[in-house]
Amino acid sequence: MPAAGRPAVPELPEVETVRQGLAQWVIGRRIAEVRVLHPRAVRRHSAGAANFADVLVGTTVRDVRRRGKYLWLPLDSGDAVIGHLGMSGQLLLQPAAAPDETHLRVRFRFADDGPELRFVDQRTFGGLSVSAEGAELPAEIAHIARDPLDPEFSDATFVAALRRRRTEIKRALLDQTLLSGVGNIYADEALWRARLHGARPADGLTGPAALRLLGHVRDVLGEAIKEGGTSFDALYVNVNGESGYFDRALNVYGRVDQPCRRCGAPIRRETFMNRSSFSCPRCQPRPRGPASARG
DNA sequence: CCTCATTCCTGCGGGC
DNA sequence: TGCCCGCAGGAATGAG
Repeated sequence: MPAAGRPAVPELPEVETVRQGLAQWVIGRRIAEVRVLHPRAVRRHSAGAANFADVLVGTTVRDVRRRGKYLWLPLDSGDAVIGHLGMSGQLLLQPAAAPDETHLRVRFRFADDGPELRFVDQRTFGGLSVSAEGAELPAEIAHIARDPLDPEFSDATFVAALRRRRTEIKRALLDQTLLSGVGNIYADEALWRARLHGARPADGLTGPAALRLLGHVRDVLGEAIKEGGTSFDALYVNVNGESGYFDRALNVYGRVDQPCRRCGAPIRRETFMNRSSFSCPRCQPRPRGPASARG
């Protein structure tokens, strides 16, 4: 279960589930009207909210793609809509008659009788923008690495890059330029499986240890996507982010003071990078000595 | 280039 | 009862 019953933060598995749902419902549809209800939702679109709407009206959605936690929708105009859900974003398909959500930020109406697309985001960490000539891979997200489930992801390149990093392994796992799709929750879960404390120096990992860690990251992401796919028929389930944000089978995240499922030791919570990290004090001992002693 | 702290935002819950 | 504060956290940004 998500920690303390809070809504789940979308990580790669959730974004992939949204991508699949969107693909079913928006490909081939022509955009007839775009309303930006909160300018912050399109703050990354430097030409402004009015331009955002103008360049989209009349275009037809050709595809729905994903890189890490970013989505983009190539259009027949050659542009693409880029989206990130941030902490609390949802992309919903709703009948036009459905009442506006409290945190509705952008509405797309189509030139047909089908449901409208709504971007809803309470905390507005997420957002939408339009990329010119961005059908293949928009320049705005070209710095995002492939995720470990991408067929073109290179294990050897990742392992080499990870072991060159002069930082802690959890920080490296969260770096979307090294590999994408891992957030705080799945980083903790993968580290627990690998029996590694997140504060271990990345350049202290052996090649095989780094490869094992990558394998656990891949397993965690893959299992979550598979689980999301099980409740995946209905429009609402996928795209509405209600049931679509499947319960995660979490071993450490949010489980402070509860027994480790491997050894029974109470899970600890530590503050790291201004956020919480959860780990098992017995399975994942802290590295000895200060990081500054490395060298 | 590399690393890392800061910043954005809102709702919730605990403490007093 | 109500106010205040901490917390949740992805990723752009700029400092060093």
